Amino acid sequence: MTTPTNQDGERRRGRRPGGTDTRAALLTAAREVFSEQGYDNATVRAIARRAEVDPAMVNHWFGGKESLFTEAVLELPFNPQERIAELAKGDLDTLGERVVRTFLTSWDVQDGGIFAALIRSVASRERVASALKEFFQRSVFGQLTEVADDSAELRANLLATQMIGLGVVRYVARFEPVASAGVEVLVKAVGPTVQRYLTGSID
Amino acid sequence: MTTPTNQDGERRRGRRPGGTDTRAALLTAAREVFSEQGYDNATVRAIARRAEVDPAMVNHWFGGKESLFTEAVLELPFNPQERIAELAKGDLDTLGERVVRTFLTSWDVQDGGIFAALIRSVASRERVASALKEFFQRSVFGQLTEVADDSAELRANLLATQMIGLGVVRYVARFEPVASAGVEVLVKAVGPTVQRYLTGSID
DNA sequence: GTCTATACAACGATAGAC
DNA sequence: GTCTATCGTTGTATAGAC
Repeated sequence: MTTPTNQDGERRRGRRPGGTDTRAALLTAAREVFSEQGYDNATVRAIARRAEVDPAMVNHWFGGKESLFTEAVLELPFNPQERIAELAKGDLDTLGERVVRTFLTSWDVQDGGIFAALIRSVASRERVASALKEFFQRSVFGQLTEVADDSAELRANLLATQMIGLGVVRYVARFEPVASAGVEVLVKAVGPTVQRYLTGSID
Repeated sequence: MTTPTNQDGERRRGRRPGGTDTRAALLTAAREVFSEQGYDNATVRAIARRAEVDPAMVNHWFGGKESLFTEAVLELPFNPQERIAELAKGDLDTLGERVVRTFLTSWDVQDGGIFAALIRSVASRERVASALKEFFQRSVFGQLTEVADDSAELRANLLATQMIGLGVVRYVARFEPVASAGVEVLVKAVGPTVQRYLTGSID
């Protein structure tokens, strides 16, 4: 790596002077751009331009567009991408049960309040709603069906219907007995549905 | 006793003098009491007392508490109870598909806006939200599983997860392809899930 | 006279107190 | 278990509108 410093018009390479917080600047810029443009339309370059840093900084600090979105907008206590990656490692025959188990243990924290807040955002007409929807459709539900050759999008949508519905009933509407049921009871009950949506016959 | 009495202390029987609108008075009173007390806690007697009429008038004008709630609070373009009664008539082996078909054809009107509005009410902290939740848990989802001897409540909740999730994805989040899919495609895909939740093995 | 909106009593179910 | 209170609902007689 060469580190020549020319003072005439070109940006200086290498580490910026102390005192600037690139990471925080990216988070602020990301929240603005995502809420203005939605998830798909927002570009990493536009976010970097708004933060007045190099686009490569997004990868350096957050590992990519998806993770930046997760950290800046969702502010979840877990990383969806990491959990999905874990799921993809296991046996395909037990994927349905594992999806339900991971879903419940992920959202069961804070009495389901985080999921409830998310649903309220999507249900209302907030600016972030479309960004949220795009992110979940593409990067969460879509991720698990990318192996499926045909009707992958339909499978992803069907998965979404069951998981979102489960979350709404347990965390938002709080119907009993599902609201207080143990995780494994719901894994047994809902797992086969998810398994079929992901790998079974749907027509 | 807050019922109106004449000079002798007896209530006048028979048709009231012209100009009184018992039906409208009940509707107004019902909206107030349901939003204050929720669905279960609100009593027909309390609503009638508020409207200053006899409790039997609820049955005469609306056919019962459920129908009064439907007309006063939900203001739907269809009657949930009637649709459910239709479903109960048919073959138990095809109940899953028929539930999905009836659900979709009922809410597909007005581009799903009525369902979306309902979800927004439940998600927000409106006063009517708890009444809505109680009504749907007891009188809609619960109605279809009252034949099941054991775990009827769990089955009703599971049914709710799938149907609410389907509605949220199709009418609120509007994920594609489910948002634009034909009814029969979704009947084939989701019907088996509902059938299992209603009549199959869930543990 | 006919129709019907009304009032009142009573029934079966259910939940809570004791 | 028993008792009590209250619920939603039903049956029926009647008063007033037509």
